[in-house]
Amino acid sequence: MAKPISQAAKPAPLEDAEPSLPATYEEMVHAISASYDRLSKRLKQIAGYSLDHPNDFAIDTIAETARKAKVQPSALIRFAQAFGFDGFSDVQRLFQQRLLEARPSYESRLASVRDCGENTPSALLDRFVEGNMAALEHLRQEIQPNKLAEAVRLLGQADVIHIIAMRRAFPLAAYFFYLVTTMGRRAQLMDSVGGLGREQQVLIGPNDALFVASFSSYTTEVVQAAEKTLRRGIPVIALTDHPLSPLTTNSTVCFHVEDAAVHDFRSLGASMCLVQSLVVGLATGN
Amino acid sequence: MAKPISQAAKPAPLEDAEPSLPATYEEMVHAISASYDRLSKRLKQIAGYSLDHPNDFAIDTIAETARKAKVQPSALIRFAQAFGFDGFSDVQRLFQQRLLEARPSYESRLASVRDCGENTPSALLDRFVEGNMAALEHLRQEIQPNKLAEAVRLLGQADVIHIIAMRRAFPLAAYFFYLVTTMGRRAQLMDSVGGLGREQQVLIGPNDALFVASFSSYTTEVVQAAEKTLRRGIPVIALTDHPLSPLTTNSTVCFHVEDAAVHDFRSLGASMCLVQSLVVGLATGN
DNA sequence: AGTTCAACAGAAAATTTATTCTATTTTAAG
DNA sequence: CTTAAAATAGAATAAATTTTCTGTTGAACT
Repeated sequence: MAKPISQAAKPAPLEDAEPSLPATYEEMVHAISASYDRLSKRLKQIAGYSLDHPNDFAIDTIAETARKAKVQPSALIRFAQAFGFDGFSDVQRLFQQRLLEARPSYESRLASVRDCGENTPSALLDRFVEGNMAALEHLRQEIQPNKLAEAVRLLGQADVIHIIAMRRAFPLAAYFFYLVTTMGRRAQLMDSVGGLGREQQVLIGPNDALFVASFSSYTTEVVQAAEKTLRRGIPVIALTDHPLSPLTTNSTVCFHVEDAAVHDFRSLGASMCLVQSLVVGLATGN
Repeated sequence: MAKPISQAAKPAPLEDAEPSLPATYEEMVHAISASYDRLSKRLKQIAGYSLDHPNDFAIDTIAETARKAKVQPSALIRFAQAFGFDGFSDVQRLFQQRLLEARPSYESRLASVRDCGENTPSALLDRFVEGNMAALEHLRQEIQPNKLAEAVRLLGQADVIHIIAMRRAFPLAAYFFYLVTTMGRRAQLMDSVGGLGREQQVLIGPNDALFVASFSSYTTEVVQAAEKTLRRGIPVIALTDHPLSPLTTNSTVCFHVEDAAVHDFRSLGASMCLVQSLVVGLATGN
């Protein structure tokens, strides 16, 4: 008999100017983020789910995905068609490929970590990851809970928290400052803009506290600030890299953190983690 | 005659002494190799195929697998039943789980990090260490070596590297700037001191490159800087936290990093690690 | 060689899954 | 506020998958 209703009116894709449809997971992600704004509410919902749970999205059936993403199965087909695909299965295939492609790299990755000769960026990344993880583990083992508690107590009593750190330690100061102001506490980041560092120090009041961080070739200005402040009887919490650091003696509580290093470039991962613990400890009121 | 309370006509598994059926891929592999000899010819064929192509086995339909393994679909069901399963789908589920387990830890571990018990500073530190380690592991698995290499290449060709990041992302900018200037390259950190951000953007030359980082509630100024620069045909390397970030579309190369979070305070450990890898990759001349 | 029985291929049935369709709701425009 | 258009939910349909079933084959044993 006659041909059944074949493909009559294929609903036009989102954009006429979309000649080639995504062929890989990466391209799909890019396509999704590029046209996210133009999607309707329900389609946005699906887009978000697919990006947040790419694994489930790859292996679940349409019905399951619909349930998990709180949409109707038909919405998933519309989602696929909005990007120019025939049906949902085509989209899902991209997500499945991603799962397969992630596999083989694992063994070769490990090999590249051990072989310390390679300097490809991803080999470096592997080594930094390794190093940072080791440093974090070390931090957890070495840290003394009572020191931590004492530091949090001192910071908690402070009226204003002043922060000084320079050069490599400066990101710590910036992060500390961001966190502490975000949670609504008064803080002062000494940035020495316009050479006003000296003047800013005078602003440390008797009920305040000072957080300092300094590494290796210890910046004189930072050490002196700690020294002066401590002499005035104001609590100084210090973060440094070695017991023989000048900050050890010029502080009320001093933490020694050994960060990872590759090619003489030293990380900040463990130090950042400690800073975070201090501030969040402060936030949760201990 | 002791008629056993029969479970209908359930075909007895290969071995009576097989009380518990495999619950993971690993167990399944073990079960297969243990009883391989006792399998029939066709079932051996399937066993071999499943072990040689576990990936295809996980995502193909029964029909496709049957075709690829040169057996009848029904043979696959018999295979599953020979190991005590109800049907083929149960076996396939084990193989699918294996694909997901390639990235197992991250979500589950972060979840355990989030739900809190103690809030003493050292308990927090423990959780942050856990979270950061999981995030680092996740970073390693998700990062694409070619993206990394491309970013390093673009940065390497740049005359001057410009850096923009604010609020929570600012420490990354500071660290990037410190590392890159330490190794003797020209860099410009856009700090908006005195509200001069807009003027600084004009200083980006045609042979330069831009590094931007921005998270969650994306700072408009940063996004606009990326957009403008990209439009001028200048390479933009971006670091952000989600595929739907506005930076995804407004950059030449974009990295998505999921950092750990405890009590809504998000870490920077993984991001810092990526920054470090980029810069050191640059330094070691790849 | 003849008998028995497990293994098998292939077809048929049952189930699940993907897609289409339509009435309804929501959203945007006048 | 009314109307038109787009988007959506849910049922209906079509397609595909998985599973069961049946007759046949081939090997092991007598």
